[in-house]
Amino acid sequence: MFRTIDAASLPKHFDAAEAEKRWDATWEKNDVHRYDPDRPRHETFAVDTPPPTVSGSLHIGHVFSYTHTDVIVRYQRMRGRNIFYPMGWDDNGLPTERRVQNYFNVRCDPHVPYEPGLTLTEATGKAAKDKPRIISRPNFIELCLQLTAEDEKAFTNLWRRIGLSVDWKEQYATIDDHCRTLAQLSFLDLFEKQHIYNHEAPTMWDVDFQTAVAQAEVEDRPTAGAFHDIVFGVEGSDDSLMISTTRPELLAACVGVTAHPDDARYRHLFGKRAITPVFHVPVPIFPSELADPQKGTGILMVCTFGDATDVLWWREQKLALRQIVGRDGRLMPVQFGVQGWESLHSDKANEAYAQLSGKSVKQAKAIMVELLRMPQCSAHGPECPLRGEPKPLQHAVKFFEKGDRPLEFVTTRQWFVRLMDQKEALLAKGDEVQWHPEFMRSRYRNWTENLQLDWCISRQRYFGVPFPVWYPLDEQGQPDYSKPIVAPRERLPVDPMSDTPPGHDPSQRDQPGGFTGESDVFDTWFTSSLTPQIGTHWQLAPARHEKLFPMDIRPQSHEIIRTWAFYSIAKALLHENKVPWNHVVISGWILDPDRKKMSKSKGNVVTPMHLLDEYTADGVRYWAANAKLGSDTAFDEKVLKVGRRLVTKLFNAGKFVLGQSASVHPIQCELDRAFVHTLRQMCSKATESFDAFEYAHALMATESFFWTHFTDAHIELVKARARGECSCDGVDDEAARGSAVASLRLGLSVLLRMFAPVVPFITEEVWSWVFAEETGHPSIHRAPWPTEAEFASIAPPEDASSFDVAVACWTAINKRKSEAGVSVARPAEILVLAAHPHTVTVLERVVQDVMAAAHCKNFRIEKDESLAEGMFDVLQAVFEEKKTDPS
RNA sequence: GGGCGGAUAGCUCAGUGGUAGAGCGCCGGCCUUACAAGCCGGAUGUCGCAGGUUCGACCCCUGUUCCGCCCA
Repeated sequence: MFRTIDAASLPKHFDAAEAEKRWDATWEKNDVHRYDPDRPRHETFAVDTPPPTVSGSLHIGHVFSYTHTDVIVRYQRMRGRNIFYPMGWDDNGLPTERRVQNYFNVRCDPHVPYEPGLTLTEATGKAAKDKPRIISRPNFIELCLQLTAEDEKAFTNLWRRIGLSVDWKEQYATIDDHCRTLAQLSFLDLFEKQHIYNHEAPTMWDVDFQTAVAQAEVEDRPTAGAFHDIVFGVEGSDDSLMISTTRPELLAACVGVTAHPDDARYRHLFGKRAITPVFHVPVPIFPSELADPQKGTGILMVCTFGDATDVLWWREQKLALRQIVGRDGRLMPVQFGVQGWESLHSDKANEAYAQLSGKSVKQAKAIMVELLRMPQCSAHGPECPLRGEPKPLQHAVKFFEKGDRPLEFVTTRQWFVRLMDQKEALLAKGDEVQWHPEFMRSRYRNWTENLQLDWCISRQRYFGVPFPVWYPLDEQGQPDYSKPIVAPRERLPVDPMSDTPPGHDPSQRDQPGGFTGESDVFDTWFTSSLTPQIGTHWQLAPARHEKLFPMDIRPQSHEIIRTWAFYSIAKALLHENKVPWNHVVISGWILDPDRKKMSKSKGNVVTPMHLLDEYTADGVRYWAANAKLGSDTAFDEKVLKVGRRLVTKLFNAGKFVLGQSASVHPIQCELDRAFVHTLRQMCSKATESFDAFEYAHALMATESFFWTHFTDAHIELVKARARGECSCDGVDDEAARGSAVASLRLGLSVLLRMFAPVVPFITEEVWSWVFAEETGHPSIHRAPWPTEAEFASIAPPEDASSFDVAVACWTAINKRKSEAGVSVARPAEILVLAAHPHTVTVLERVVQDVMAAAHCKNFRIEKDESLAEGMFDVLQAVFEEKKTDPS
């Protein structure tokens, strides 16, 4: 006999919340998701899980993309792969700093000493308004760790609730010792390979965060500005020229004037010197292809520094450096008349500049416009230098993506990773990776081709991974940046602000002839770009690294292709000349019903927990798995409802199928064989989809089959035979019954497994009733994915269309019943059908099942060549009177 | 300005060079010993627009409009 369950002993409704809790605990206890470090690389499937920013808010978009990964992972696990699926927490960086500063009301100063045992609590009420407490970087980091540990719990709860099949023993946080070690090792390796350098140069600078930023963190924002037409003099002549600028406040930083070489209006000026108004500084006039004759007056001033082009001209033309914007975004004090600040009238220049010094860029602009309206500021003739009124315009201005004020170019010492000489190699590595969907590859190419700058990796922040670097101090106490003292590998992770470099004594810190620590920290991407290496323990555990690298998949969203994907590819290239992973799988975004991106700032965020309560974890996962990779999806609760309905249906179908008892027989009746045949085709198609990361297609195929072929058709068609109330030709009744039950069980077993990656809880639940013991696979999630081999022993049907013909016949009868307004259970006294002769032949092999399902014992089928094959016509139907309840 | 994606039923989305699909919603019917959280049946479309290739185009090509994203 088949092993069965007592369906009556099961609850009427599936208690999803209880089951979710129970299975999560069981999976963890039984190591179902554990990585086995002893299995070889080719049996392994390694996932470079995105570490979520823990200080960010949780929303349904997290569930969406992480479910995509989990569905892929669960499928691979069932294919027998040894899954490496860690979870990381990104706690490094600005969002956490801001949260910690506000929560505890503290500020970090890397130069104050560490206070051991310092404990703080949340600053509330008055304490929140007090002056912030100044603490050391190690203390600040401790607070960051304390707070992020709390934040991680919220994420862990969510991940476990939605059943991510993560190996929870493989966890990391981007600020922990392991990640700091890896990031510093990465620095040492790149430094040794000479891919890293530090130099003092104009760098994009956020004046509020007071840190350098990299190209990847910069965004253009359309901003209102105005062209100011300003007249300059020309040295040694009565000539003049009128430049157009949107940044008159930088006039004191003007170091040149340029126009297009073909511009006839200005050609005669090249080689001469212009005289700036207000400050009366002579500056060279030179031609440049980059000057746009259509823009403004076609001739413009070059300042140190208004924008990236200024930096270019400054380098190419070896112009003077006159930095006036300070790190805080205010104009620094400068003195005209000294070397480098020559002026024809330094007293006038200094008098004017005195009004600007200490002012913000915005304030300085207003003051400068007033100065330019004064005739006495002119460098040419009696009129004021500003001609006409400023002409308003909209233009793109560069901002730090997290910043509020435009970026300035400020000359500072920064560390860089050399990338500009790696473009070709970066493109080649990008091409080695398979992108899903494929078109996302062009995002990567596009970015890489347009790369303008080496990667600035130093940040003037605190909660980050420190540079493992000190500088020797000369006898005057000045650091020699060209001879950095790099930490020895075995001492990592180090904090150069508290640790002492080899060969030195702590007392030499910041003393002439001693050393000083580098106070900068790495760009967070410098660490995040190592997530594959962090997981594989690169340089720390070579055998492990060998077994996991390159990883199989990198799941991520598309807006960080230029950062996370790009930098990861760069790191793997520079460290090992490899790709970090073979596939990148890109999830789309969740949009609100108005098709706007969900974001905290828009206030349209949907949080996940109440949805999990209402629609079950499986239901929410179903919704996520419905979306193809790469496509943005509008949030829609209707799909969640469908997911929940599927869970219920699986529960009920399982209850029914596993409640059918029969003696064990092979699948041999025509209808059963035909059913298995269609199942087999669907399974092979869905498997192909899964292999191509097209889980949504696979799900659709499985779901549609489950609903239309399995529960609505096959179960109904063989129900009677499964109860021993119907036979099939050429087989004895017990065998016919056994065949029916066997086909139902095979169908259920295969479909459960095919659904398991998407709806892991309900499938595990139903699997546990019978199949777990029967198959010897206690968890469905480690049971084998159904393959051809499983169907091989079952004879193919006599006719491939038997199943469809049976369904068509049954449907035709149901339709007539529906038209007559009678229940599908109502028996027919008379039933005459017509069909094509071939269809009649096909039907004959399955007709007993069909008529049993239709409750039609008395029927006749006529052959009609005029009907299309597979079609049925009901010529006559008389249904029995409704039975009335005798009571 | 350059690149990429999307536009299909009221909604959310599949789709293929050969008669337009699903689910939800809508309409009608049905208690049928797995499931009324269900079942049976039905209606619903200038496949963004305009050209072209083809015997045949929602699909391929060209142009175009709108939406979104990335980059300058």
